[in-house]
Amino acid sequence: MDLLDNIAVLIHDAKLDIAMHMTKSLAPYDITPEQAFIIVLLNERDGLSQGEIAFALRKDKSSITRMIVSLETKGIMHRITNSYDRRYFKVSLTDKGKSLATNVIPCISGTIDVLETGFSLEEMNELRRLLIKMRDNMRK
Amino acid sequence: MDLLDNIAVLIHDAKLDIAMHMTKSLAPYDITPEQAFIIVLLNERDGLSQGEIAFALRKDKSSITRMIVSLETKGIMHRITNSYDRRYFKVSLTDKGKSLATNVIPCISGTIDVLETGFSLEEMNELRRLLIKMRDNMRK
DNA sequence: ACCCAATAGTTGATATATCAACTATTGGAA
DNA sequence: TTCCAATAGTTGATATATCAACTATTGGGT
Repeated sequence: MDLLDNIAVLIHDAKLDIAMHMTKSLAPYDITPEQAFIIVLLNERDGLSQGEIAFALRKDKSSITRMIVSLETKGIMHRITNSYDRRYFKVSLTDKGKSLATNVIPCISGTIDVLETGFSLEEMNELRRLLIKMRDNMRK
Repeated sequence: MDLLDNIAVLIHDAKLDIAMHMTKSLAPYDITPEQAFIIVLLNERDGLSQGEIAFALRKDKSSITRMIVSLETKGIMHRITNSYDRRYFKVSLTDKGKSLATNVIPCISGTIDVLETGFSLEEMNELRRLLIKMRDNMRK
């Protein structure tokens, strides 16, 4: 087995190339892909808690804390303590954040469009199926 | 288009699950997958320069500097200035590093074995083909 | 021989990821 | 009602990634 050129490396490389593509596309708005996904999530489901954001994006709650603090500092989102349970924050986009979302969404969907260029529906379905199968192999 | 559940997210998740599997498998040896790949590379091609390692692993030379300094501190590899061109280092595994390599290699190949479980040769070839196609879409 | 552009590596700044230890708050059992 | 376990979030430590600015060294053109 080639330890330096195999399916794991290929998946790693594809992920890297996708991230780089999104990074470039988002650069004019001075945000990272990670930040963009938080913005997109809140644009769809406003008022989530940090824990819910972490769960939705499969990230550690501590990463979410730091990213949201940084986005709050930039004036993109703000946190309100939930008055029914003061352990929670409800995180929301500011007006600036909502306006940013309209710019960010085409960046993400644009990358996905390029990604899928030249793929038939059958190829997309097959790729999805095989990736889910591999992912599940890793989770067992 | 679903911005939070699409092929890019699936590739991201698969990469994450593979990394977590390798991390767990390597934990007894107190090294990370990134470190493991440097060890595997040097085990196959001893005496590479830091730039060559960076190129082979698609990493930034500054990341390689810091990782190798750390591995040198752990006594796993050492650097010798190339006497013909003193800008270069030749990086080599120490005896401890070579011995570690014999433990690390089965961890990596073990993860890949699990990853490929239940895949036919045709499925593997098709997955490879589709991932390369997507990767190339991102590189254009 | 000298100078300059190219090359190898280092360092600093910033962003993210992971894990463990921590605080604050809550709700339920005794 | 009091107390404890669970939950939400924060913080610190460590590892990696990226980019830009930096040093040291080299080799080629003049």
